[in-house]
Amino acid sequence: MWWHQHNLCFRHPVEEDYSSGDLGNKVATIAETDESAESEGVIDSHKRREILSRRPSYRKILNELSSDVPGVPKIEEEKSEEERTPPNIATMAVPTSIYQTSTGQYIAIAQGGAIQISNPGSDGVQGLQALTMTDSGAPPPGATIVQYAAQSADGTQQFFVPGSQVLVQDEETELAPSHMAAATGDMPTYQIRAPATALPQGVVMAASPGSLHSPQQLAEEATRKRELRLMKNREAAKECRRRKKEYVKCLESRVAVLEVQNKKLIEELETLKDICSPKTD
DNA sequence: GGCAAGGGACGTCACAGTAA
DNA sequence: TTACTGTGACGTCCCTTGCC
Repeated sequence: MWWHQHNLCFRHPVEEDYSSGDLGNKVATIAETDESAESEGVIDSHKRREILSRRPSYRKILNELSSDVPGVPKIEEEKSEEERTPPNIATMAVPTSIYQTSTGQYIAIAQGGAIQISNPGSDGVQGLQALTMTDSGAPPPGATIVQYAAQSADGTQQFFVPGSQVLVQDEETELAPSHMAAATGDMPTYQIRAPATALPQGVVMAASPGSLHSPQQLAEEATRKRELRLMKNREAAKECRRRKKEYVKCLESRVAVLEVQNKKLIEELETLKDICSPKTD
């Protein structure tokens, strides 16, 4: 996913390049839905959904399965951290969001407010170094020194990233175009700004809900909510697919185990038959 | 090399289930 | 009741493979 504004792009590095086809895709989907609302195809589709959507989740199925069969592993509630994080930052604060600037720097926002910034390594986020927004004292050895201004003149919190950019935590939602804003609910707003400029140049990564009165603000809020919902659903779909794959793998391994078990039982049966049956020469 | 088929992965929508 | 979550369905993109 890329968010463009001026010369700045953020990208979640673990994601594929979400091509511009998404918009066309969306339009096509909506168009088709509208066009064929009365068609029989939709009715069939609805019937199918009625049947299929009543299935419990993969997590539930597999966990029930695993409670019956000790050998079947449970699907964890959360992904293991190794899956979530690049290998070279395993010993540091675990980032929940990783973004990449157009200059190749990585910015990871971890749980608890820790921000990690890295210069581009040979692969992924190698060389990531931690900046923690806490009062915990000295930074860890080898950490990139990032200047932090708790409150600047324009009422924002700023992180001066070595290079030429500033990571800004804003107090109010900025006027970024809605399609560029990745709204994340109550999360604080972060922007990348050129340090000398007064106007925000970066991408609003999250918008904080304020008092909304005008229709424009309401529209922006609706857009923000929609963006948030889409983003969450995107992540949910990824997680769902991951669980589905895991579920299928578990079923396959269970099939393998049961086949071996079946084979053993057949052999045992044959042995018992040989023992019990009278030999006729 | 060009092309079509197949498959994997993705984003989005719709909707049922669940938690608050 | 409402907001949120999980998942099937669908359309699209991209890559691989086999055929010509």
